[in-house]
Amino acid sequence: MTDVSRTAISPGASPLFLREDEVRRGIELLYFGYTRLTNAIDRELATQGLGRAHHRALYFIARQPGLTVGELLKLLAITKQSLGRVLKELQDRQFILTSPGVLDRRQKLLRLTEKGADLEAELFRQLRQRLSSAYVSAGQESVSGFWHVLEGLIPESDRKMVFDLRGDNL
Amino acid sequence: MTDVSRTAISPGASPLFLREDEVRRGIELLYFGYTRLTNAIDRELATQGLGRAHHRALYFIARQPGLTVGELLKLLAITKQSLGRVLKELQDRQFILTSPGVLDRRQKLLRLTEKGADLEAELFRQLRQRLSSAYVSAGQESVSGFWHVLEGLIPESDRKMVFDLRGDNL
DNA sequence: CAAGATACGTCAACATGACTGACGTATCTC
DNA sequence: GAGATACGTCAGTCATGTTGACGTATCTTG
Repeated sequence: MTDVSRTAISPGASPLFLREDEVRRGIELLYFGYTRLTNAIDRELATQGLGRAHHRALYFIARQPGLTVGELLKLLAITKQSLGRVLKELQDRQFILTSPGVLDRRQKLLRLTEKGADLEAELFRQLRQRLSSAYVSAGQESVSGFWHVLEGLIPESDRKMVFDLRGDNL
Repeated sequence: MTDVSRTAISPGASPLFLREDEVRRGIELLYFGYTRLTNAIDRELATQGLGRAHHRALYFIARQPGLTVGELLKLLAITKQSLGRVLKELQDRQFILTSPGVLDRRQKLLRLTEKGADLEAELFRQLRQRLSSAYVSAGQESVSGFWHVLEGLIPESDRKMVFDLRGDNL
């Protein structure tokens, strides 16, 4: 199996010829890389009595201030009941605040309070430390490869949503 | 801000100079890439009445037949009580079988049954489809970048464990 | 060989974060 | 004015993790 499949991974080759080993390596690195990165902020979250679900909401609200509940639901791909609980807790504890939509008053626009922004910034700082050090040790060329492969893992139908997060508030 | 920070990402530069935007892009792609990849097998798992936890166990047992319970615990980084429930279900439903350790009879060696191997192969096939197509569309150079960055996300103390998964049964 | 460490199992209670299903209200659109 | 939409909420359930305590078989070491 070795020779044929080893050469078959070049761009354009049929996916069917990819070596099992290379795929397993990707699965494992993705699993460990992702879990270890998220582990980095668990302690900080725990001291605030919050969980990962709260962080995800906080993160996207920080990323797109004025986000609606519906938009956040699409990003998180969970039910409104699940999200409702998380948002209620974040609001009760004054990490976020809401305002009625301007164009459509049925909508609820989500923003971070100063307290929420402080927390998100601290969590982001810790994620940045980890990710920056991985970027630096791998080099810029590796970073763009990293991005390209991950983009390819996102189904076509979701890509616009993900790409739209970028660049509109930085 | 653009020029200085854009050049500061080269290997060896201080992580402090990384642009926030590049870090957020990595966080988001990692989140969406990872969740969408795992989504790929949820339907198949559901038809078997199994969850993600079962798949993770199945995966590592397939990867390293004869793995001990203790080794699997380290890989999964969960408590023995949590793992115990998962392994019991997998064993009851004849996806795995166990044998006493050869050198140390306190250990329990884990293997897939034929039924378990069939299921793991089918799940792997679906993951491979997704990952292969991402690899192919990104190109081989991107794939090694992808690997390098992810390796950098894994703490030094865990790296040996992850690397040791490779190459000993393929 | 006895004492202690180790590998594994198990009982019980609980937390988190997801789910389904049903129903309510305000607001927008046609 | 009728229907669709955005959001909220009550209630019950499930999957997967946690802590703490305790039991047994087996290995290791003084």
